[in-house]
Amino acid sequence: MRKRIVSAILRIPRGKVSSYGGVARAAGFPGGARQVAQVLHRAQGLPWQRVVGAGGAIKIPGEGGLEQRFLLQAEGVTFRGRRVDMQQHDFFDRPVRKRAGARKSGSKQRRGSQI
DNA sequence: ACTTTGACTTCGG
DNA sequence: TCCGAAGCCAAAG
Repeated sequence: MRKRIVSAILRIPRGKVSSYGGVARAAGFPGGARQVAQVLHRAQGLPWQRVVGAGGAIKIPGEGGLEQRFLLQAEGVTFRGRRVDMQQHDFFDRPVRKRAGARKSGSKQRRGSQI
């Protein structure tokens, strides 16, 4: 499992991110977000900064969180306030960029600058 | 084999 | 938007 999760994390390209749950699903463990967190906490040599909480929230307490924000920005990831702008950087869930009229159903996302 | 431990997620107030 | 409760599951001890 650890192996699946690790490889899923390694698949995230530079400048992209994913949520713990997203990585879990990509690894084949829906609902295994906490395991992802544990793996990240222990394993080493991983792009740990590319994994954030649901909605792009930084879940790392203390300075680690600051460092993560810094590293991600260095990779070109943009932030919307305290969260990562998932609309553009979520690798597994919403790689879908703004496509005029690409609405599946009446879900009206927000699009104005919210920063 | 049982309990604890997490860098989680989702929902309702 | 923020906070607390409940649900979640494998690895460590």
